[in-house]
Amino acid sequence: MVKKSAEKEKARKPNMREAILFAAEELFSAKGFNAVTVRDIAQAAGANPGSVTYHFKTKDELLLEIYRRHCKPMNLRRAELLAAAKRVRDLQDRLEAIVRAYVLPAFSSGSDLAGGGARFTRLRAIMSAEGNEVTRRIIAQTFDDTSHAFIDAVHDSLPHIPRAEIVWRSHFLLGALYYTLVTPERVSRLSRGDSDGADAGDAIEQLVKATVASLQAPALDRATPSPRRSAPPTKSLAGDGHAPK
Amino acid sequence: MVKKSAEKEKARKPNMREAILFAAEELFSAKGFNAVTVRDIAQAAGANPGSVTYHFKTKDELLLEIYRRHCKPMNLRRAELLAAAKRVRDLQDRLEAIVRAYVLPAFSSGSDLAGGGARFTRLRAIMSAEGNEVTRRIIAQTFDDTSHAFIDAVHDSLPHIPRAEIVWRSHFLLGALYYTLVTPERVSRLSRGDSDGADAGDAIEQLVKATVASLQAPALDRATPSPRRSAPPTKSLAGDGHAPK
DNA sequence: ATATCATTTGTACTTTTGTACAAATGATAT
DNA sequence: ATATCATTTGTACAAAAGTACAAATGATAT
Repeated sequence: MVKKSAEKEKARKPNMREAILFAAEELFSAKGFNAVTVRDIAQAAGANPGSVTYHFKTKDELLLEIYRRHCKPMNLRRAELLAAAKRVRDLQDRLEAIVRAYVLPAFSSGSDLAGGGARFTRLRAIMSAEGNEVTRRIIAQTFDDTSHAFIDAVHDSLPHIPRAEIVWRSHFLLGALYYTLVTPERVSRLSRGDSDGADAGDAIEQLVKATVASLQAPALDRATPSPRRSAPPTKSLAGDGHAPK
Repeated sequence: MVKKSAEKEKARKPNMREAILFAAEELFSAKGFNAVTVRDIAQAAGANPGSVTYHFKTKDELLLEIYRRHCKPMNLRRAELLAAAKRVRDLQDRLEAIVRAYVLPAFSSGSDLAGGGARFTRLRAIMSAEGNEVTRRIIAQTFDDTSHAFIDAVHDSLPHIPRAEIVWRSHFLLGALYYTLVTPERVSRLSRGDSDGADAGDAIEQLVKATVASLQAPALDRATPSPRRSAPPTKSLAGDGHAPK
């Protein structure tokens, strides 16, 4: 092994494989999977359609590779932030930190290219909307652990809310997050220019604030007829048994 | 007179145009626009592909026709409910009624077939995610008025919150609504069976509750026009970069 | 019944799609 | 240089797409 040859190898070519991955991610996250052709991707990457087949046998495999690229780093980042958030003493601050730990990596994963986190999250949003069969499995497999960790952390901060309600509200958070990344211009339009929906900083702050408030809302709790009763909610709802499917 | 035979014939082939519309709506709202072929639609409707071309010149036109079907009734329903909500005296109740007026028609429009409202809303969610050019215009044209009316009504109930922030939170509501209709099974999965994400009644109640709470959250507070500061101490983590007011 | 109209059917045409594959190209090691 | 390997290119092909259109069918009015 010669060092120089290794260095040369790095600078040797602009790495077409990466260019294709990047172009595919951009196109998929903008137009969905079915609306983008292999030829579109090749052209955007400055490559030949045959090169796409060479590096990633099929279009499905290309999509999967994009997911493999992003899932682990994003979840790692979330786990780090969540661990830090759990150590926050003040309960209110802790809840906000937990939510932020969930939201922040979705907008910008540190390791990747500029805007990589937001782009990948938008991709997930679109794939989830399209009901893409290829990604549904990997999404559930990769992100459910993270989601459970997040939900449990919130539940620890708000033990009086049944876990199922926290699930609902976390679900709403993810939906809001997705929609903001998919249609930011709607915010700009409806606010008549007072807000920029594409401003990630603003979006994060607004999302965190709104989500913390929604999480803190009293439980729905249909079992109790009187709203002024401050009795603890029924424990049976938050059972820890796992239901077989 | 051959009324009898005519009736029998009609009962056998009850308006193919409607059947095609229904099949198309179902398929589009399940798999998106690009993943569904004209042949898929024809087969689901028990029709010949040529019949689709006959009734709706193109695939785009078919999609547009679906929108024309639903937009007006749904917005009418929303306007009715909103007008009624505005007359509620109690401020807290009024806010909840307003949110409910926005959410309810999205789950079930009264005039249509069973589940028609939810199906059409899911369709809008997917089209919005796919960035469908055909529907983008009609969506903005048809729903922006309703959205503005809703936002203004909320703003009247919460005058101390800047309108732009209400826009953000309404946007989150719509995102949460969309996502719940698109991926209800995720709620069931993460709640380990304690909740059924596909239960429209539960979804509505959870969504209304969470949204009311998020709307009532104190303003994020950049250069705010309202000098009132009786809210709990706000976090200064949020870096306020710009004030375009 | 016959004529007239609306609808349905069958088929075919033109593009576009994903993917395969042989040849061309370029780099590295010997 | 020559051989070996990885990559890129060009092309082709079978399948699937949207849509057009003539013929067949069915219903209604006269």
